[in-house]
Amino acid sequence: MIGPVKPREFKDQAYGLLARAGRALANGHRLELLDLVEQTERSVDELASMAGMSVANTSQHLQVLRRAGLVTARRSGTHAYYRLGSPAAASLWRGLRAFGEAELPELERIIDQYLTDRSQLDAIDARELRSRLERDEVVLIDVRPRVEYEAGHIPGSRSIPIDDLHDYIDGLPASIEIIAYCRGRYCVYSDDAVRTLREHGFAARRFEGNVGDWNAGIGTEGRWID
Amino acid sequence: MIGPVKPREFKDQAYGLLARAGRALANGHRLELLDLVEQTERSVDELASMAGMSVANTSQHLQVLRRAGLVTARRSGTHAYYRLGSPAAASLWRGLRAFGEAELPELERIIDQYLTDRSQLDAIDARELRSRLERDEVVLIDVRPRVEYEAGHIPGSRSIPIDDLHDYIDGLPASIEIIAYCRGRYCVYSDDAVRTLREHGFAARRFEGNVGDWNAGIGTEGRWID
DNA sequence: CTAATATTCAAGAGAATAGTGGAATATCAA
DNA sequence: TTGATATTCCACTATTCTCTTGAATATTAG
Repeated sequence: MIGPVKPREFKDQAYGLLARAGRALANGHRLELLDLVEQTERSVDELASMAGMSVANTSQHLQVLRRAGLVTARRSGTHAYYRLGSPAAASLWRGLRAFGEAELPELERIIDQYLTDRSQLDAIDARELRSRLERDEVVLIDVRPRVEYEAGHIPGSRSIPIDDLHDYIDGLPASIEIIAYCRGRYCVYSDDAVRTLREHGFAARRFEGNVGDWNAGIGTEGRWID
Repeated sequence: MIGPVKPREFKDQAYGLLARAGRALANGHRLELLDLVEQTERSVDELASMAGMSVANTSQHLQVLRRAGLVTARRSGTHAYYRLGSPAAASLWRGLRAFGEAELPELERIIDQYLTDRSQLDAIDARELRSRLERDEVVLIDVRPRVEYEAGHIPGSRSIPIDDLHDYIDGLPASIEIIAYCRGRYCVYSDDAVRTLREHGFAARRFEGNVGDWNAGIGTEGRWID
């Protein structure tokens, strides 16, 4: 009925291995690092300064993530560049985030407290955005830094980094709605963009998802990003 | 540009909260408990004996899972019944499992080592099963204990608990293929069923997914959800 | 070669976690 | 009430994790 290994032993090994992956998700700093490398690959000191921690500590956490298979590293010269390891890793991270937003009311409270007036900048959901994009009823702008756009973006979007928004603002259409997106829910770039655009008389809304969410949603229909 | 809370503070809080959920996934026993309550709700001592650990320890781990929002508890008389907490929790757990199977070669090795001759009992994938079920080309049997079937099963499946297989075997059709499924990849009920059925001259195969995978995978393709 | 930069490694203090055994609590039955 | 059962709480030890500091390694520039 059963193989050469005792059932209990087998289960302990199998679940223990999965738990090693779980343990990698058990630290806030590591989750922040995951979020940062989800957008584009980054060097250790870049990540360290973005996450506000020491380089040594950052390196250690990155290696925990690497051993767990969640990120991969590439060396180039004196730099080591880390990025998300695989589609499965991206999916797992999105799953954890989705779980938090669905099941942890405290998280919602913290986000709302931080983004005080976000509710005014009403968001467009993925489905509506998709259908209106297809009919060219909206302009979608990606307000993240240029490098992140180049590492992957929502098809049909145009790169307008938040810092350069003023340079581009005259070229935007006043007649149709402008949708801004950035790194996701915890990122405020698109909030700032919408606020600025509205001050200049544009009709603007946010899309709360990011590239990964968009692809994950589109994957079930068999289409992929360019 | 930013609310009343400092960005770093906000991020530490938000990621820290998510990490609390991650920490709940950082222990093999807890993952095994998650797997057990995924099928149907169970009492503490049931879970303790199934997972081979003390009642006190089981209770403690269950409470970690409960505080993390991954399981919910219901009290009835002297018993406390635990089950998976929400669709988001189920999705997260499936995501972790999928990640492990995709990215941890060691896990694959352990599973293969345990289930020595599983490869002979070639599995049917979800897509094929779905289409052949629609055309009534197969009979799908659920070989888990009856209570788990009653708590939820794949539509169109018939409950034949592995222990009662011999009583039912004469009533099964010899002309079309029989597909057996159970709790998922780590469960051997369906292996045993297929082996027994083949010994009796039936054409039989396993389906490696479980109810949750099936429900989550509706509309998508492949073995597991994405 | 040496100097400078980027990253990793190693060791140690302090905090958190896991598991055990026993006590405490709650419900039910007699 | 008393006793039986199921679960949770508590205290304790062993283990693991986190973060800091400082040294070690590797690559590039001069």
